[in-house]
Amino acid sequence: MSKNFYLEILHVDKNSKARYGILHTPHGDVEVPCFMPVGTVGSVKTLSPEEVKGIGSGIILANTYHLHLRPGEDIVAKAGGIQKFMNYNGPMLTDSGGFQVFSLASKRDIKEEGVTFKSHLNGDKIFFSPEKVIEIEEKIGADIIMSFDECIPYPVSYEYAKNSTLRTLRWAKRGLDAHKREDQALFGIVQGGEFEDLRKMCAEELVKMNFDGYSIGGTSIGEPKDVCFKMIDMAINYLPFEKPRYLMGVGSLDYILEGIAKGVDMMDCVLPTRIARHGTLMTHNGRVNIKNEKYKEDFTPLDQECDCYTCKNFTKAYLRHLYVSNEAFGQRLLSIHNLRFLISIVEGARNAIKEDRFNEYKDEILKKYGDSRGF
RNA sequence: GGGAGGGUAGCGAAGUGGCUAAACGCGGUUGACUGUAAAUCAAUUCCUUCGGGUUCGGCAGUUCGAAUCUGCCCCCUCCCA
Repeated sequence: MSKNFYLEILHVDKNSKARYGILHTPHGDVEVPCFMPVGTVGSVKTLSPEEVKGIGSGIILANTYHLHLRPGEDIVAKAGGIQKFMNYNGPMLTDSGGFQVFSLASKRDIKEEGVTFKSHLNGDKIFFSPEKVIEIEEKIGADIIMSFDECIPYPVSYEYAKNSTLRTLRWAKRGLDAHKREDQALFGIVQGGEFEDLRKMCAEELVKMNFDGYSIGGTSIGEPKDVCFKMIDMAINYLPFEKPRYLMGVGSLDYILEGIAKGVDMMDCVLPTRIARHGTLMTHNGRVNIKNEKYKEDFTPLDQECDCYTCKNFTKAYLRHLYVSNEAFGQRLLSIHNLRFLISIVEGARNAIKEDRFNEYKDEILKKYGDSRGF
């Protein structure tokens, strides 16, 4: 159990389960609920640490599988840990590689002992056991580290979900036993697919093990929205009030706000940065594809209501030009905007919780932006 | 003046009698993306009132059938004088 890590819950919304608080970590405090940008290989793609911080993000992610492959955890450790390595002086979290068990399904083999991956870079055989993952994460040195799990695909049979979830629980225990560093918080991950009894069982068993925080996994991997929302409930109902709750892989407005309403404290997603690089922006006027011809001579800002560097300084015509010309600067400006947009919405959510008007805030935002086009 | 090669959709470039409205690449347009194998992927790109119409430098032929074969003409590139 980490000594420098705890969640201070300062207010619970009177009309929902949304809560506002401060997550204390060895690398600083973070207001929650929060959205965490993803920096898989030790970089939020295209952005500098200063830019990421300037956008208002509290925690950023890195990935155990990817850093293990390149440059290798020993290099990161020699550099003095991930924060020093990438010159990011703030809280960080490493995902365990459990998502890669899902996303690299064609390149891995799951056994009780662990997972054998065929490196997506050069085909090397990589073996990840729960203990090995913790060892790597301790060398990487993030403030929050995740247990090794299997992110269960959707849909899957009850039998598959049950076997996988029980194994993930055994892995969680093995990881917990292997975890030595006291300055790192270790989170357990609730799996169970779409099955209520499995989610409940998984959550309860993890809670018995007493992790520093709990995350809800196996979400936003292609399942219908209502299924995802149910999965959140199925898990969160059995999680302790005082520990942080992290909803994994969620990055569109409707999912983020629903998660917050259900009492989630942390969320992460590649969506804002990835779609920005691909030319799609989240704005106060809805979804924008900046490559569209109609913006060719549009000399207005991307989003009049946005306070980001991009919107304060550049026009849609210029952003389109940069995108179409495949300029790195364009990807950076668009990433800055999407992250700032999402984080500002979450800031608004925190303020609304403090004033007991979260439901109104959520409805207002969803009515305005969360239409069928979604984010 | 002599010799050689070549003109195919916005561009480059395959195709050398029917399976060809014509491969492929680029460019253009549109869409997708949710714990990052993602500066990626997908669709579409002659016209159309969706029945069809008009194409492979031009014209005239051969043939049941031509981008593909023949004749003449126009244009481009290179070499020699």
